[in-house]
Amino acid sequence: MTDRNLVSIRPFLANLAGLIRMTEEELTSLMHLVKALNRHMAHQQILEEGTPSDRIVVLIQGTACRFRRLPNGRRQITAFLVPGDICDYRFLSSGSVGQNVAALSPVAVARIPVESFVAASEKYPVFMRAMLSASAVDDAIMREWMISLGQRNALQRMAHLLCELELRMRRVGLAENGSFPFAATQADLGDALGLSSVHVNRTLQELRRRHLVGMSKGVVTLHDVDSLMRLALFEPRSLGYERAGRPNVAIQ
Amino acid sequence: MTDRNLVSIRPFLANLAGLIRMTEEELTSLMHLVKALNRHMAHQQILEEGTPSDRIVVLIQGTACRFRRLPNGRRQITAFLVPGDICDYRFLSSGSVGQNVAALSPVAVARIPVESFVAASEKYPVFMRAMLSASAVDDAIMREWMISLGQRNALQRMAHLLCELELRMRRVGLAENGSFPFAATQADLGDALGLSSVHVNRTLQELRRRHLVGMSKGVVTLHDVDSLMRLALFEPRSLGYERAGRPNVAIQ
DNA sequence: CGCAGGGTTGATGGGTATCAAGAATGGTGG
DNA sequence: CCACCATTCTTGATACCCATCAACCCTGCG
Repeated sequence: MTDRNLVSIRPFLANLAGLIRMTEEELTSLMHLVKALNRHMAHQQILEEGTPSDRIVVLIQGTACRFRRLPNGRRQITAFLVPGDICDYRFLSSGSVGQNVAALSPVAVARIPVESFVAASEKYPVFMRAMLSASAVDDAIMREWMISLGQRNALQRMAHLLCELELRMRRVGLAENGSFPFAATQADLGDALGLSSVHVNRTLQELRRRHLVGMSKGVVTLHDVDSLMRLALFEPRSLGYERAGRPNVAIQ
Repeated sequence: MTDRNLVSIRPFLANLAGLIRMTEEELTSLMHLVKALNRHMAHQQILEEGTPSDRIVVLIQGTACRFRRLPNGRRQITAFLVPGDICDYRFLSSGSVGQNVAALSPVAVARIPVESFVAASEKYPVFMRAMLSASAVDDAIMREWMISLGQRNALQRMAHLLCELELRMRRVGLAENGSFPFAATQADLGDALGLSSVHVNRTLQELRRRHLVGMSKGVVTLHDVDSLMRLALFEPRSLGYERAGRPNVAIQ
């Protein structure tokens, strides 16, 4: 299952192979686990919390988010998903979906049966190790969001998010010169950063005024990554990518 | 290794067994994996991010927290740990510690060699499944903190935290009638909830004024859990305990 | 007794939310 | 191709939640 309708699962392979080195054979085998490619329109929900599921769902193309709604109607976006990301890791411990996932742009998602992934991991233990590493990175990013929400002001939060996204997009080969596609509205950004959409607007204006960031038509451009990182108190190591690459003694 | 110095690892067993049903034999075997009990004084750091490690560290007694420091000196507490909690799950994917953990009161921690845990999981797959479920619960709690930081005001955050702690303590048999030991200062609570210690103080006063909560000498008492839950927008299911109990098709 | 850490209180200001309205933008059907 | 509509973005005014600063109090403890 490769490149059907001109969609490539390469970001997914790049994501996992970026965490744990894999041989050509392993990469090929991993590729063949992908059983279907689905498309969703923007605003469509891809996964629903609590639903039974026997698949691993991977975002391949477009932008998506995880979110949760409160009884009072407010929404918190708990993660942005970029191509290569696993939508939900609950399959590691349960047969049901752990959180809501929605498309923010038209997206393509790949599906891998959990059963066949587990089976393949018997032959290639590197698969499960890579998956657990990816899950650990996911955790680290989540923790960094908590820190943003708790300790950074609006400008720093926005700057940090953009630095994070640029790094993640670059890892899967989708960012060039600090420029990458990203399809969240200012309201979405607000729900992610714990800000009102009005204040998101003013924050972005300030970043533009300082010649740090440009945003138009779903493409983000970081003009001065260094200054942005300093402003954001961004520490690339905190996303946990490099540590994840180390040999893993835990699960063989 | 049981009850040395009158310390029981029961909370740990209760925690895992509460996620996945285990037989007596399995529980006994799990108990015997614990190789050492250490004590730490309040304010002492138990784990340091990035350090190599080949152990699973479990809090057995007392209160601890995970935290991260920003370059500007601010600190975000990313989790409170109660007896039975695994301090850090990074061992699942890496040979190093994923985050800082510090004692908030005098604590006792148990140590399990990763190697022996993995070996035992070969014989009792339920161990690894329980560990992954525990990790998933940990994630769910983290997500709920993000939602608090992003969408709830000070009063709701505090109320939500207390509901969460009561539930977790009750699960391991350490809460009675809404009352449980908990040893964070108001400054600690502030660093967890993204509030200043001054505002934590005023928030607690308000909760006392409404006859919802009492706090003294390291013991928290929830006088009216229902009202508190309503105020907090607390949804017990969101912590992911019940779902984690389902039979797991993923890792056998 | 004196000290340090933690809790409490008041005053002031700032960072963001909220409300309201208008301006762009983009997609859709005639 | 244009008119229209919904969505998104933008701007201004106002209010409030909470941070910060600065004392002071209380308690436990060496």
